[in-house]
Amino acid sequence: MPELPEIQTIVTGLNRLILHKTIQSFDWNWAKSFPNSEAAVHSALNRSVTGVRRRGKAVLLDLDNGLTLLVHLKMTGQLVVQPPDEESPFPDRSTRVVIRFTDGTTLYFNDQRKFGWVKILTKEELAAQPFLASLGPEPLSRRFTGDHFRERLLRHRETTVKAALLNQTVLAGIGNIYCDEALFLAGILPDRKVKSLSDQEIRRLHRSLRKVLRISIELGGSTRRNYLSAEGVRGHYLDQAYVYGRDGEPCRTCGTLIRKTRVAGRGTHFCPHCQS
DNA sequence: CACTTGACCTGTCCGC
DNA sequence: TGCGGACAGGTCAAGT
Repeated sequence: MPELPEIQTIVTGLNRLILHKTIQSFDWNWAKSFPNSEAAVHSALNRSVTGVRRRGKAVLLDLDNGLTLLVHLKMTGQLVVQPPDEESPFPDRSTRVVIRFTDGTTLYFNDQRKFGWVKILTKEELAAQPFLASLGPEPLSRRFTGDHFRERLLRHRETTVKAALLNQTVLAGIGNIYCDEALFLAGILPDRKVKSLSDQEIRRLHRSLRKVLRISIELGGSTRRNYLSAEGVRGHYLDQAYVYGRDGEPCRTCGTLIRKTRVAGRGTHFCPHCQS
């Protein structure tokens, strides 16, 4: 799923639906989706959720004894909540982990492709997760200024701007969809080398990244196939996307047909007229 | 260092 | 209708 706007939408929903609820049980049917020792599982039982956070594309559920459930949804993960006594389409064939709360609420971790996982970690283990420790800045934070972005980006002068934006150590939370969308808004071709970008283009890209992410959060994120919010609702960003998933369709700005190529090993969408 | 490829998995879609 | 191949929101390891 799930890039920054989708994860943010899930976190907002989880804070509404499972805050302060107490974990009664864990069930799982695929070990790699839930790589935790019996002792770790035991230490999380009967603990309550004190807060749900996002860092990059990761979801963090903090418990009242200092443990954290770290969740990564990778390509097809979902975190969906079934409130007590409500109908729900879950569990389904893709359900890997089921977390029941004492009030009857159920949280399902579904993941068609089984790339994602739910890890129970102590504070020390959490801090030692290499993936989290090396994450770049949050693009929507106050600290993420144009100068800050420029400095981080220029550490990768020899690579393509697409590869740099997908690199989670440059900035956190951008994936294939919002990368292509922000590059369109900034008028920059995805295969440009970072070192070829002018200061003005970098400033435009900085503004475009933040704009695209904010618009998507307002629209509940993007549902290509699997993504659902914690409430089980699809996102609608792709209904109005500039280029992602629109190859062969006319550019909304100039009418030129959107093209799809491969850059940095990923399907890449762009307008050959608006981007240069 | 930086790029590409393959691996991890399942499901869908497209062409023959 | 069936079958093979390509491809899909992400990351990591290994090779060049």
